[in-house]
Amino acid sequence: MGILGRLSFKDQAFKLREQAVLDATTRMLASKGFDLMTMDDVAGDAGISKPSLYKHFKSKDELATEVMIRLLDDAQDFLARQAPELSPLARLRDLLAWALRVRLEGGLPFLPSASPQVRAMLTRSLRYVSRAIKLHKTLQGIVEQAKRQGELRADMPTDVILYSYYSRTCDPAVEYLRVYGKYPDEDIVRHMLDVCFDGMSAGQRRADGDA
Amino acid sequence: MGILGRLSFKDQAFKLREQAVLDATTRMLASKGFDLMTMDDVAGDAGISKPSLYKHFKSKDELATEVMIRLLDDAQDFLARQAPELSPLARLRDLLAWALRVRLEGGLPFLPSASPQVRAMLTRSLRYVSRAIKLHKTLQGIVEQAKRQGELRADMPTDVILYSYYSRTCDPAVEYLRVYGKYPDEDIVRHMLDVCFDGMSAGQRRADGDA
DNA sequence: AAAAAATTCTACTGATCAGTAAAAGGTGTT
DNA sequence: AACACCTTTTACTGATCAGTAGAATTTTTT
Repeated sequence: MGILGRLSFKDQAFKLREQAVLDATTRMLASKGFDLMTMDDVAGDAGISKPSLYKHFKSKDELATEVMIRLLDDAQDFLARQAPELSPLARLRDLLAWALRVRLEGGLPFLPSASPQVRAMLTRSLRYVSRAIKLHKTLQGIVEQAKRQGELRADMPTDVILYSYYSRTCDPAVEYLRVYGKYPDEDIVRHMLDVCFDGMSAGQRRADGDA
Repeated sequence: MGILGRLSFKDQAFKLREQAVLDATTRMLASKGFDLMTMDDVAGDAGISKPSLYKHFKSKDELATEVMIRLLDDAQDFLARQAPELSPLARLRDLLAWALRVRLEGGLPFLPSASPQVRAMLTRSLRYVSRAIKLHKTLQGIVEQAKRQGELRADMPTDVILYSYYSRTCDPAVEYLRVYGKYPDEDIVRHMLDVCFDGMSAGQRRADGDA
């Protein structure tokens, strides 16, 4: 167990530090946003120095991109682990509830709704984009299944449903309900799901268009 | 018509330039966001020099705040001009449609969902906050009226409805539908209203909680 | 046409921050 | 104990940008 053992041990420690950096970055991004997050912040929060940070990630953009990639991977994992007997609609509700809880615990929203430059940065990363597309395709399949089973509205285009669904993961109403509404986290999740799927109108659905 | 006439004429020109600056700032904020917007950008776009810009607004923060204040005033004006025979729900739909059209035409979303520092900056401005509170109260009244008339769900807390409603004005789904969905603007508005009020689920409303 | 006012231009200050260099200090291995 | 490797510290570069000063120029007023 000469060189091989030593290397793998070091690599392990390195990976652990890398995860700490990603965690710190997630916290900073969630609290200050990309523009106000400085590399000194991240290094300090992760307990390493800035030059060490650059041993892991070669730029601020790459660091933030890796964080978003990890988030997408977590979402894929969550989907893969869902009980197979769940109906399509139940899977969607379940995933959204998970995403909202992640945010409420100080994590990041899925959708980088924030700034145009952040979006541009992400779309420049093939690794990010390919994961986003894969997740998109998966969810598209679930939505279409839900429509066929009469769980989601068949009269609404799939992309309208999907983009609106994504938007709920970064819905600012969550913060407002926490700060001003003083609701416990579980109530916030419940209300957000309720609004998302059932809307705010009372009574039966209005006719399409103006009819 | 000595001094008085001259002064009022100058003031008029000054006001006109000020509006041009606010328009330019609105465009820049909508396209690049607060952090990436530079004062040189704004001055250039408004057709004046940076030092002249500082004759109007004494800081970048003040400039952005004034833009948001003007937006809130526009919303109040819109509400005040609505036909009095409209039902509460119709007024809410109408206002949201207006806000979405403003955004689709390159304007700003109401809700500064973007960055924490922008929100902090705005809450530091009494003029902004008092207007926001006034608008909030007005809309709260309309929502409660709509609930009493059976147009909005009485089982949903008013603040949940209100914050979700505000969030729709800055919903990123709008951009996605335009860029990826290739929908014309009017279809986007229609679909956004549809999702907002009627949700994405098919069929009758699920029972409250898990019952 | 001359005087008065504002505006523009050029150039600057000072602060912040991404990213880097190089010396100093640990840590574990042999 | 001596060595090799990594990390930290400190200090720096260079770029960007808010905000300003002062000279040059244009416009407006009289």
